[in-house]
Amino acid sequence: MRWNELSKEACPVARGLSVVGDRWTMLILRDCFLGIRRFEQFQERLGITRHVLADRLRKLEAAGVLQRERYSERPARYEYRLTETGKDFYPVLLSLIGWANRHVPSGGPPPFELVSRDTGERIEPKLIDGNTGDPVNHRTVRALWRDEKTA
Amino acid sequence: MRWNELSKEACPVARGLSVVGDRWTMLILRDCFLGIRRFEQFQERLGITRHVLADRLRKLEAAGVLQRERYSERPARYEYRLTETGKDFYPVLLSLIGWANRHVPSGGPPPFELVSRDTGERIEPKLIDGNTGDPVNHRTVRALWRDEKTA
DNA sequence: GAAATAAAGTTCCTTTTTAGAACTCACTGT
DNA sequence: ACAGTGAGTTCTAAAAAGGAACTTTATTTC
Repeated sequence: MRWNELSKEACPVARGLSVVGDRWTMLILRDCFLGIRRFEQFQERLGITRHVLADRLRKLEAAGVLQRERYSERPARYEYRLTETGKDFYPVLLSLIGWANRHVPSGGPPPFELVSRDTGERIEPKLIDGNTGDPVNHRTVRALWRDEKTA
Repeated sequence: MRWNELSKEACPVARGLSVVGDRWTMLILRDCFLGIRRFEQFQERLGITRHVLADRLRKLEAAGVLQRERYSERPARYEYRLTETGKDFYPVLLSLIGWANRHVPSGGPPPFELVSRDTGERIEPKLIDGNTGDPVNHRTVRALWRDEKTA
C-alpha cells in the first residue's frame, strides 16, 4: 500500500494519520499550540526544510486543520492559525506528551510544563469515559468489530 | 534538522514522535491492540513492504514498545507483543480515533467501535485533569515555559 | 521421498521523499 | 541605490519507501 492511499481507509486511526501521520506534521501542530504562526518561525524552530514546510502547511490547510490568513497586503503575507479542528487536536498531543514523559527517556528537563489556566496548578491529563467517568485504557476497553474485514 | 536527531530534543512531543512518529509505526501499534502479533499478519493487513515492516518492528523493540517472543523452536519463529510501555500507548490512539471521527470524513462506517469490557456500552474517551477532574483542552491548559530556549 | 507450503525475514533495484542550499518576488527602511 | 525581510520556489544529492524475488528451516501433501 502507498502511504497516500491511507485516507481512503475506513479505520479512524488510518484516517487520522493520513492527515497528521507523516514526519513533521505533529511538530508543526505543537508549535501552533505554542503560538507560532509564521513560516519563518516554524522553519527556524523546527529546522525543517522550507520545501517540506511549505508542503505540510498546504496540506494542513487543505485538511481544515490550519487556516491561512493574510496579515499584510502588499506584499501579500500570510500566517497560519489553528482552526477549531486544529484546536481540537490538543488532547492527542497531550496524550502523547504524557506517554513520552512516562516512557521515552529525556536528555534533560522538559522545556515546558502544563498548568491550568485557571489555578496555575500542574495538570495531569488522564483519559476517561465521558459517560461513566471510568478510566479508559487497554484493560477497560474492547474494540468491537462491525464486520470482519480487516481495518 | 534530520528526522533521526529528534530523540535528542527535550520536548516530549519530539521525543514521543522519535519513537512513533514515522510512517506506519502507529498503524503497527493499532494492529497490536487488535491482537495482531505476527510478521505475516502485519504485512498482509497493512500492505507495508516487508523491508520496512522488519525495520519498524526492530525499532519498536529497541524502544521497549514491543517485545519479541519465540513461539516456535526449530524453525525459530518470533512474534511481537506489546510491553507495558506499548500498552500504555492506548490512550494516544484513542485520542486520535476520537479526533479523526470528529474531523476527518470517512468513506464509510468505522470497522470497529469501542465498548467497555465491563458493560458493553459504547465509550466516549475524554481527557480530564486527573487531579481536579476538569476537562483538559487548549482553553483550560497553558504551556508554562521553563526556560526560553526553543523547544 | 519429492514437491509444495509456511513464516520470518533479507536482498536488490526503482521510485518517491527529504535535506540542504541558493534563488525569486514584492516590498521597506536608510 | 542597497541591504534586509518574509514567504515561498527551484535545484541537486542523499535517504527512505515501494515492489518483487530470494533464503532458510521446517511441515504437509502427493
